[in-house]
Amino acid sequence: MNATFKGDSVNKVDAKGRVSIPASFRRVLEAGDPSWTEGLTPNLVIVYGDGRRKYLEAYTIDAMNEVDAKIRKMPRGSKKRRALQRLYNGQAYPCNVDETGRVVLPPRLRAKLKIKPGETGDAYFIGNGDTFEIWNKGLFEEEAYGDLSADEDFDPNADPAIYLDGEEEE
Amino acid sequence: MNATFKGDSVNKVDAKGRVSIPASFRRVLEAGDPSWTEGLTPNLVIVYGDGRRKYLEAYTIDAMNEVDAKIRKMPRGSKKRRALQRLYNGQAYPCNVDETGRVVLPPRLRAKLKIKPGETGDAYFIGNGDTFEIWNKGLFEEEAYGDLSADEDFDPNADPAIYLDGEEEE
DNA sequence: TTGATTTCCATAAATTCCCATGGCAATCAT
DNA sequence: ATGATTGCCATGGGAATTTATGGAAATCAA
Repeated sequence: MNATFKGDSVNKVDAKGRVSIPASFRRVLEAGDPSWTEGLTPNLVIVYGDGRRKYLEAYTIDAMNEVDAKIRKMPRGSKKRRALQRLYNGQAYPCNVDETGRVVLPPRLRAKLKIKPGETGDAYFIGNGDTFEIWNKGLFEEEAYGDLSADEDFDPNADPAIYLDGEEEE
Repeated sequence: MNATFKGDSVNKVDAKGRVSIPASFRRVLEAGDPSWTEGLTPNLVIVYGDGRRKYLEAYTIDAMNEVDAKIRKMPRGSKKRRALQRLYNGQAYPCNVDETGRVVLPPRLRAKLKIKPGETGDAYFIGNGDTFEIWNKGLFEEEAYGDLSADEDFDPNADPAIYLDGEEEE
């Protein structure tokens, strides 16, 4: 098992689209980049997807290679394979952390965070195992609570820990 | 079965967020960290959660791995799984006890203990089986009595031992 | 050439590292 | 036994780094 992304934090996106990657996440990116070595800055891939996806998802190089390997095992030309390729190959932005620990998000990606070109905003970073997500801060909060409310068997106001030992699936 | 956290104590949080982990808890953390060996300092994960959670919960590496394993068994993309991942991956702080037996709590975690940045305070540690909790001292006292009273089927004034042989859970 | 994108430099605040101290408890030698 | 000794525990302080963030200058692209 690899090092994983844990923890969350809010960082500013400036008018040029620059945003600091939380320092602890940088360590994981470094560990997950085969070409990285002390003194260099790590590479990563940020998947932005289409309109349905409301957040950015960042992959280490290793994690993205795993995804690619899975895709290659699928039947060439199948609908599923095509959809996955579009998402992970087409709607993904490979980049590199700069010397000061930042990446620049092109307008396309900033739009996901609801940040207009030339303006500044807050990005909410949250670790999620072998990837991390970047959200518009307010939107994340809505998704986490409000949005889910009227669900069968899921209480958005409960402490999620109660589901740990419940029925194995929903 | 593993060694468990037993006992409680109050330690000071200094202006930098440093706080000593009770020595007996450190022994348990060491035992529960597969990568630990004599001479090293143990790792742990402190789950802080969102606003609903009023205390910090510290896990040994082993205990956290068990949690992760349970989560992985749940259907990918289910709401429960996402909620659990958010809690245990996102709202959790992996750290390491330092040479002097302390950890430093980032502002985010200090806030749970009602300690403002740059100020000092008291942290109440209490063992809880395979995890231990860290509370704001005063808040723990309130919760320990007040909170529970509203539950039928539970008498806050009774000796809890009477529940030992009752139904296994509620 | 004009707006956009990189590079490079700057800085305040937060965090880490290293060293220091008082107290209590277990050990020991007379 | 008893005062001295050793050792771990909780806690404190300062210096050295690292972070997150801002802005100016240099480079690019159409």
